[in-house]
Amino acid sequence: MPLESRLSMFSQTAEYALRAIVWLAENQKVDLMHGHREISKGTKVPESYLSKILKSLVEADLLISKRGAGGGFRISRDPSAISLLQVINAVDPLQRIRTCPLKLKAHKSHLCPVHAKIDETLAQVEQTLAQATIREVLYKPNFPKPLSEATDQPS
Amino acid sequence: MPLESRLSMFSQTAEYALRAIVWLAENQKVDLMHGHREISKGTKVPESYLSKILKSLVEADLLISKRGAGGGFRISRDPSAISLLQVINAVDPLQRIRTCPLKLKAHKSHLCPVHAKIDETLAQVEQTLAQATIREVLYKPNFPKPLSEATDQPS
DNA sequence: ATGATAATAGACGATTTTATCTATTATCGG
DNA sequence: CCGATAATAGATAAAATCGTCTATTATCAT
Repeated sequence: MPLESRLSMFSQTAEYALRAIVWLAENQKVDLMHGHREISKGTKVPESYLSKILKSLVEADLLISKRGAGGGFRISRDPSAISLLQVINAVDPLQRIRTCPLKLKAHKSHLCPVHAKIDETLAQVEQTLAQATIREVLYKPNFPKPLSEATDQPS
Repeated sequence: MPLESRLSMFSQTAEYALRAIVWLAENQKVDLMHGHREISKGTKVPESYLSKILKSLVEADLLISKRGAGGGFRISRDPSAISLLQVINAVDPLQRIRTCPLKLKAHKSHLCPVHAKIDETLAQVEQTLAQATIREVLYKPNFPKPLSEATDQPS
């Protein structure tokens, strides 16, 4: 029996960040900003925790924020110019294995086969996520609408 | 700036389990069992935590254990018949996304593109790790010896 | 049988990740 | 300028993961 288990290999924080970006991409309107409360409702991400995540996304230049009345958040550029990897890296960077986890000196320049294999897997993930854009994961015919109860099933 | 970061996408526990299995595969001798203390020394996994991990591996039938004097652990079958995925799943199962994380009813049968993409990535990882065997990550010419300070560099 | 050895089981503690709450700073409308 | 709004910053709390410790049970050698 496993000791315990995580939701997936990706952190909860990364999942939340993706939802927020996708929601903003789906709901963008010119010159309109969205408050964190509104985004929280649309994504089911806890309100206060979302604030911190949005801040990270602003710091990574994926979002623009503005304070005060009429302020809020909006996506900083076209969804086709943002990759899933960028979003994940903004909040919880995907860590490649660069040095031997056991700190063995002999493995400094060259990982042993165990860690090389694991890192190869990480590299695959990195590449897949770098190639996938937010644009791609928005609304698609015959898929459920992202983050929404509305369906779009083939008839 | 990220809030915090994990070592990699894989848990510390999974890394420890792999080290333990690999060490046992490298050091197996007929009818000789290895104590958790010895394995801990060879893998730099904390002694008491290792005990729990070894127990999980026994429960998954990847290791055989025997109590008492002369007892210890040994690998249950040939390293070519154990995949990295089996080891990881024994301690910290790789979770695919089967149902909508937001619990949206409309996404029950069909994940939305966001979660479909993430799950596609998880599926890739699952396949890569299922195809990689412990045998493959043992000693290889021109690689450092797993878990050891000894090198084997090309001359 | 008895003592030594070593895995098993489970309580407990520390650290990291996730989440909440309060105070502060910036921006807008009047 | 003044009050309302909303992001920013940071302290605090809750939960999960990682790690330690002690007691128990099984096995071997004498």
